[in-house]
Amino acid sequence: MSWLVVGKKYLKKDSSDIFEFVGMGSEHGTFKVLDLHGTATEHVFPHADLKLFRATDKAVPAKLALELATKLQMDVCDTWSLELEKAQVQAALLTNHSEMLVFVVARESLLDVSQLLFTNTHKIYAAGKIKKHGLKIYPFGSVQLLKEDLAKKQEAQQAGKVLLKVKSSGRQYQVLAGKVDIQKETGAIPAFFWIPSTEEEAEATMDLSSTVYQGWLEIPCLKARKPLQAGEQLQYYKPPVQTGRKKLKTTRLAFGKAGFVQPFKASWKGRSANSMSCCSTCAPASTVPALLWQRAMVEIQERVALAFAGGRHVPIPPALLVVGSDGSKYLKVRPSHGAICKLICGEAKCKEAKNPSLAASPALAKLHGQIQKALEPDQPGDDIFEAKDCKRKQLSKKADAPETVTISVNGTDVVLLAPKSSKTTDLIVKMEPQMMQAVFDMLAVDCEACFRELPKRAYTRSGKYRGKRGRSEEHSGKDEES
DNA sequence: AAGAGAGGCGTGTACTATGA
DNA sequence: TCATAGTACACGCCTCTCTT
Repeated sequence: MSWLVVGKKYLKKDSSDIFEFVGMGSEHGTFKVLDLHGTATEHVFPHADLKLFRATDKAVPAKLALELATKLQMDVCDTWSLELEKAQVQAALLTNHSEMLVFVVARESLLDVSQLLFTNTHKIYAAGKIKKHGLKIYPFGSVQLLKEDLAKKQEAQQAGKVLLKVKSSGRQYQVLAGKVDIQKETGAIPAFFWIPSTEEEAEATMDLSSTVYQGWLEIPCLKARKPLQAGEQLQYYKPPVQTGRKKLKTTRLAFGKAGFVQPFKASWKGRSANSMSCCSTCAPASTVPALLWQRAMVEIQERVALAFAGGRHVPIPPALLVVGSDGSKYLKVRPSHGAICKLICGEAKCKEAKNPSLAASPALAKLHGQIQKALEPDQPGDDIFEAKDCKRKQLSKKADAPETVTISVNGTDVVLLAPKSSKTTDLIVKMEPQMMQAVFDMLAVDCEACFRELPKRAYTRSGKYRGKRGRSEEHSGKDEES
């Protein structure tokens, strides 16, 4: 029985040819080698030489079909037209910047950066008087294509990313701030990125607008919105974004206490308040809808609250709710999240603990072990060359990974979303009462130990928190100052 | 293949708004 | 004044992508 597999490709030591195994004789092994034109030549090797062969994934040299070569020509390839556009955007941005960093209004005296005052904390102030519109600052840095995804675009805009827009294609490019090292005196100050936004209109000294470079590229621009006096910080006005909290505030002004109200129950798709209870003896893990009013327009947002082991309902933040590709709802059981700890361990225990977290739970570790095991590829066979294939399978595990994984928890089949990496600590459990019940039951055993005995991750305080006394010190053991 | 850099994610602290 | 919920952000590790 040979380890060589008929039809598979092999490399031979000291040869660049790719051999396809044809068959084994009593004294020789037979291979064939294909040339560019598909013509095969036969090669025969004695058994003693077969140890020189190793399995390979390399492709046999062959001509590409003319149609394919035509299709993949550089000048019709999408990738390269995108590359070209990116290069043009990059060039336009830097050309525009070098010409316009400090804009000179016609017949005004030249301004230069000496009329600005830069700080090591990445702020910019006027060093002298600057006239209205007498200063324009453009971004510079390397550009990167922003994915078409609309949600990402909105997210990028909310996060204050600096975006360029190609008018013809509509594609957006993010400008990444250039690097500067003040100690080493290297790089260049990315002035545009050192001008923060303010929600106080009165504090704003700059306006954010955009200009169109040579008719095809929209580039953001910050310009002085009023005459600036020495010492005034450069910052631009950005209207406040309504947060959930603020929406709630507006609502309460309009409607008084909305909270978790009765009328909603009727519209909760026919579910009763304790529909998540798995049996009469088990603790109810129920979903209770709540209302979140936005402004006075009567917009309704459904929210989820869960109860477990006779505890009170815990509102679940939207960040912990995930919807699968089939529309199924999942709960992100994030072990360090206050709401999750409160749900599983109860409010009383959480009150006793400072920063309750189940991250150190042995039961959690066990569940992760089960998930990893369930996601492992099949074990390799006897073929000595399969070890290589196995490694390749592991490497491509992420791309090939199924969306969900099912594990057995105390006899209950629990469906979870597959973790994105082996380090993911959140369990993303399908929102089915029995499944959540099984997981919660298992984790609840560790509440006491996690809150009292088991070590928590150390936290090194730095930045603006350096030197402050905090609650973490009792367990971090790292903050030795004072 | 190795290294660099950007960005995502998990964990934890600090802060703020709100209500009792 | 205190407790609570929610949000913002720091930090460190990781993955992914790009470059060399």
